[in-house]
Amino acid sequence: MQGEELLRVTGDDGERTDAARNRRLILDAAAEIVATCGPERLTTDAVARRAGVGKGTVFRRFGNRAGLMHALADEAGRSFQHAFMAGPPPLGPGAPPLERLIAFGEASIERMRFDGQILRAAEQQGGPDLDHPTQQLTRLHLFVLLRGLHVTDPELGAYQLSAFLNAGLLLHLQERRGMSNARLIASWRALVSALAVDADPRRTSPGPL
Amino acid sequence: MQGEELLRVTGDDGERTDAARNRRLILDAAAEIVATCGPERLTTDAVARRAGVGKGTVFRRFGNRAGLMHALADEAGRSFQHAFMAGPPPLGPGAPPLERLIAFGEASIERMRFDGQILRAAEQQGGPDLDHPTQQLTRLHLFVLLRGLHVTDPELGAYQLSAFLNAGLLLHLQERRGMSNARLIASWRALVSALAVDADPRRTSPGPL
DNA sequence: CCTTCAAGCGGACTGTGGTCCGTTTTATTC
DNA sequence: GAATAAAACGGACCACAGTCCGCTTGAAGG
Repeated sequence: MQGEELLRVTGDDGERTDAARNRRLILDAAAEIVATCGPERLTTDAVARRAGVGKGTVFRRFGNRAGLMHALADEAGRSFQHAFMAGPPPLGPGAPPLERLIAFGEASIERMRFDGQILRAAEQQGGPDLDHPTQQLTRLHLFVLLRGLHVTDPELGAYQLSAFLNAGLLLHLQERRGMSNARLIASWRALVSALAVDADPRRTSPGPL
Repeated sequence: MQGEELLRVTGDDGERTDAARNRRLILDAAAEIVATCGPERLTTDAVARRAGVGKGTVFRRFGNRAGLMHALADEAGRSFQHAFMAGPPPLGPGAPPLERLIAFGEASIERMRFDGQILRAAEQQGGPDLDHPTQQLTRLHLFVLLRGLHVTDPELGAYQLSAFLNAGLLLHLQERRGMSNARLIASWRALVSALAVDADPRRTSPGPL
């Protein structure tokens, strides 16, 4: 016990077994409530009660309500994440960058039909969490693709593009403004194509890369 | 009293004199608190107390905390609004659309130094208010300029561009990521130039820039 | 002036997010 | 298996946004 304290690793992730169990209980309870009443009806009290844990436990695990929502959204989005990182082209690796960018936008837009509500709930409250791992992963993905297109400032470009793909905006356009996915996708395609063309005028559209 | 009830117009805006007086008291109190402690420290209780009115009055006037913030932000941004609608070019009318777009982005980015905090406070909480009059005005402005560039879908283009100019994102890039305004502006310029070029390839940038 | 009544007022009240801290559990070491 | 300390637990507690409703004010008609 003379320096072992720092290495008290036990579970999968340095998480105690009771902690892991409670995380799952909370996540399941939250998912159930969201499925039943929608994300905006989810209260931290209700989650704690349903999971059979104290309120403090919920906050210890997830930080705050938004954190819980993010965790939920991440579970829902895990397959999407896998699809664009390791799935078949054009979304996954193998296709040229511009095609992958277009496919990424399309997939993000169409995904809203299923995960939009939760994603929106996760991103509001204290402004979008630009530092959240999932957000960072999305931006990294966009960054790599933009760099592949020789865009001047791919880092900022990734911010610009992801700003448009946020759930609050897309859902507003789809529901409030009644815009079709086809239109949203066309506009996305125009945007990324413009960036690509501007970066290297010889390369029009997905053309021969 | 036989149908006159609908026309009970008295103040400037159909607002009773005591209501108008209280609106000013509240707005002034709020501005003072923001100046003293920053926007995140502003509580509706404190505003009401300082203004010497009841809490209900604050909510009657402004709907909610975000509404109050918006009102504050609008007051701060009135001169900016005037500048891009009726001021001298290139921000105001007179310059070609692309130059005005670039100038608009520059001004928005530089404005964050002064109004960023309040703007961010106004736009968070329930997601950005895409329906707020000020937001609509911004998008209308962008829409007209994009249409002037013969962009395919200027309406969506306006949404795309304004998504990037939101205070939460810009402040994050400036403060958290330490990005210079010069870099942000360069990226904005690249973005709108790309859209312009894509819409009409003959028109490369605004000449040799 | 007096009456009338819609608009406005205010502050007690409620619901919910988030904190705090004394107690309990868990893993490790001997 | 007992001792130990860190980690986790839980629910009372607090702060703050937003609501509700009985009371007041002020504009307009008589």
